[in-house]
Amino acid sequence: MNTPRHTFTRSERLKSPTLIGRLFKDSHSYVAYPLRVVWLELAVPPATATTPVQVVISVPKRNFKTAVARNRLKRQIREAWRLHKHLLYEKRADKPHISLMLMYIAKETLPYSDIEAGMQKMVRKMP
RNA sequence: GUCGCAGAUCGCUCUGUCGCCUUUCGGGGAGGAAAGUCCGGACAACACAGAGCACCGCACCGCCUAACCGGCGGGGCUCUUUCGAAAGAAAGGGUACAGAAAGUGUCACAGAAAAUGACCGCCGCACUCCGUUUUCGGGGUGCGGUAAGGGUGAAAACGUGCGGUAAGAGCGCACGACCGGGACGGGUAACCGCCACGGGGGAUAAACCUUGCGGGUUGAAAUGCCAUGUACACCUUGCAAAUGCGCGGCUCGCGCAGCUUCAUUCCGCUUCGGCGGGAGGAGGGCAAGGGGGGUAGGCAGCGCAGAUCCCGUUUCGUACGGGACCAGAUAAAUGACAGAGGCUUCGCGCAAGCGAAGUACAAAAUCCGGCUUAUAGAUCUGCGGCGGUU
RNA sequence: GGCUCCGUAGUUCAACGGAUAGAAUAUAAGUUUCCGGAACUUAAGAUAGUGGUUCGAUUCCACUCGGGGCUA
Repeated sequence: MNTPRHTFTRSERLKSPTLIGRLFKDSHSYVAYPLRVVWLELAVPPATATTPVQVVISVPKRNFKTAVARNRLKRQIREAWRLHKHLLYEKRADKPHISLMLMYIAKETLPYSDIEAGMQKMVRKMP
C-alpha cells in the first residue's frame, strides 16, 4: 500500500465560468453540514483535468463580510479536501468525471474539526 | 516614577508535519492601512482649426511638487485657557478665508418697524371742549415735524460727549470704531503700521449670481497580440446525385416537385439470386488545399522597476558613487494543523514563580503621490500637572 | 473596475431653511358587543451617524456607515 500524496494543484480546480454556470443550472446537490455539495457528471472531462474530480470552493459574502474571514474558511475547506479527496477517488474509480462545488453554508465560523467531519460525511453521501 | 496632550515609529516570534503560487531553479511570496474609491498623476485608446456659450470643479499669500481639493510656513478672522483693574499680552485649537458699493431673492415667531422703519412717545400749527377767567394748565380731532426713549428679536439703522433745535437727528464739532480709494514705512506676497481725505450702505453667496483660474473624452474588464476543433463565412480543385419553383418575419427559414440513397415497409413478377412500382426516412453536399473573423482559452500590458528611500562627496541648481526595497494570483496563490515562546491583563504568593484569559484592524488585483476611515499592544521625542530623591 | 442614485414612525409615503416633523396602515389601551369583527376615542413610536454653514438644518455642505441601479 502506497500512501497517497495529498496535493492540490491548479489542474484540480474548477475555473471555467461556463462549467460553473452549468453546475447551477442542472446538477445534483445535498447537504453535509456545514457544507452544501453541488455536483455534475461529465461524459467528456475538460482538457485541463488530470484527476477524476475538479472542485470549486465558495464562501458567500452574505454571511461573512470581511475578506479575511472568507479566505480563512476557504483555506480550511481546501485543506480538508486535500486530505480526504483520495477517499472519493477510490469510491468513484470506474465512474465518469465530475465537477464539484463545495459551499460553506453555516452562519458563523466553525472549528476545523467540524469542517473535517463535514468533508467525511460528504464522501459517504456521494453515490 | 505616574497621568494627560501632541508628534513619530513598530505592529508578534520560532519549530515540526502536510501543502499552494512564482522563478533566470539560486531564490522570492500581503499591509500600514493592501480598505474606502475621496483627489491628483503616469500609461493607453480615440478625438482635436480658433473663439464664445453651457456644464463641472477650485478660491487669503508664499514655497514644495510630475501634479493636486495634498504638505509645510506665513497672514487675517474666531474660540478656549492663563496673567492683568483695564487696555492688552502669551500659549493652544478651529477656519470652504474672492465679491453683499452689479443685480435678484430670503430673513419664520416676536416686535411699531426686518430695509421706501412713525405704533406709543416728543414737538409745532389749526379747530374744539373743560378748569381758570390775565397769562396759563389739561383733554379730543385733524395736518405736519422728529429716529433721543420704548417690552421684542439672532440681528434695530455708527458709539460717547459738547453744540444745536419747536422737538430732534452725523445736522455740526472732538475723540473712537467701520468702509473706500490714496501717500509714506516694513514685508517676495497675503497683510501690518501710520498719515491726511472722503463716506454713512443690516445679515445671508455651504441662496441664485458675479469675477478670476482650471478641465477634450474614456479607462487596464483600457489597449495590443496569439488561437484549439468532427464548429463557421469565403476561394480553388476533384467527386455518378446535390436542381427548379413558391411562400414568409427575405444575409435566414419553410413547403412542393425533381435527383441520389436506404440493415424500413407494402404490392406484383420470379429461374428465389433478384427486378419493377408505391409509401416512408435521410441527404440541400463531401474530400483535399488555401483562408479570415474570432468563441472556449491564452500571452503581453504586469515590476530587478522606479517622479521610490537611505548614506557619502559636491560647484548646494544639481550631479556622481555606494547601498536598501525586490509578491504577481485571475471562481483569486501567499496557507492548514500541532507544539513552544514573547507581550498585556487578572487571580494566588513575601519572593522566585504558578494558573487563567487575551494577542487588534484588515488581505494585493496596472503602478505611483496624497486624503479619509479601522486598529490589541509596544517604543521614542516634546510640553504640562502630580509625587519622590539629590 | 468604473459611473450614478437613495436613506424620515414597524411598513408605505409627505413636509418654500422656520414653532412641538404630518398622514395612512400596523401596534397598545379604552368605548361599544353575550363574544369577535367593524366603527369611535386616546396613546406610544422616526429624520442612518459625526462635524460644519446659518439666528435657526429633515432640507445646504463635507466625511463615515448602509442599500439600490447602470455599464462590460
